[in-house]
Amino acid sequence: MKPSRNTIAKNEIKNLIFSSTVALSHSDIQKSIEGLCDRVTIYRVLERLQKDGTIHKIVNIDGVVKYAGCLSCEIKHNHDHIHFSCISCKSVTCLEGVEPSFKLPPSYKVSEMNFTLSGYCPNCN
Amino acid sequence: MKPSRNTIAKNEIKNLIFSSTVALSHSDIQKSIEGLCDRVTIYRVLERLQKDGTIHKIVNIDGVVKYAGCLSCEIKHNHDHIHFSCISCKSVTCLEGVEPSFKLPPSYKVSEMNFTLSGYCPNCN
DNA sequence: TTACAAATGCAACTAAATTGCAATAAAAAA
DNA sequence: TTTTTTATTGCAATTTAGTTGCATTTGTAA
Repeated sequence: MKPSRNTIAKNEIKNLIFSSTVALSHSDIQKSIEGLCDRVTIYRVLERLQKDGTIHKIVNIDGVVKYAGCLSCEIKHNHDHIHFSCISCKSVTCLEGVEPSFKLPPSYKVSEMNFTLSGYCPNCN
Repeated sequence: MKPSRNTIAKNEIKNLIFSSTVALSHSDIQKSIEGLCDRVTIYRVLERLQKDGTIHKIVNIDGVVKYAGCLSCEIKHNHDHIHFSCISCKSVTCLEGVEPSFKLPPSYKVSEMNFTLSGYCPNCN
């Protein structure tokens, strides 16, 4: 597959996400780039970056959708890690390297997983 | 804490959720009760049942919010089980008894967990 | 430099959820 | 039983998140 085009919006949004220690929502990004591009473009850029495998999407316990950079994905594309959602500062962080284990009845065929813990992050604890 | 009031809407919605093998969304419920009460009331009843500890809320990987009865909660209130989301029939099921294990840095304080696997359920596999 | 498809902006639209407020009804008190 | 209190409900309006169509613009490969 050919890569998506390099545009100002794409680069700016990508940089934003990668320079952040926490996952960002659409509205977080919108506030940060302040009129650089249309809201619809942000949605489309996020979709594109996701398809490229540059970022990944996280659906939080409260239903808020956030995006984070794929750090460990350069070696092996793997999103099967835990996300931590702080109920105090609302930050969502990827806990790279923390892989959960579980036993499942063999009749289920798993293709994706979403594991989010919520509580207090180190800053708010 | 005093329990919430017994109303027709509350009982009907509660029965619906408990007679279903899969988790139900707001619109699933709305279709089923067909004009028994306002859509806003459904939202409020769901919120109430959740506070009472009668049902629990599941946010699916695709962002759809669903509700399921608390079956095992009579003995010990525990929502730390896995949910399975079928990408074919869109059903969301609680896998009671399947408890995941994981290691976390001690600086995090966990209070809730949301673990959803997606793939093909036994019916669609 | 050109040509073509991808990306963008804009406006309109859909769906999900929330809020305020007056009317109604459950259940406790008289 | 009747009265009183206050939770619950309906309705209308609003907010928020996300999507779609289409004309215009802009990367980038030829």
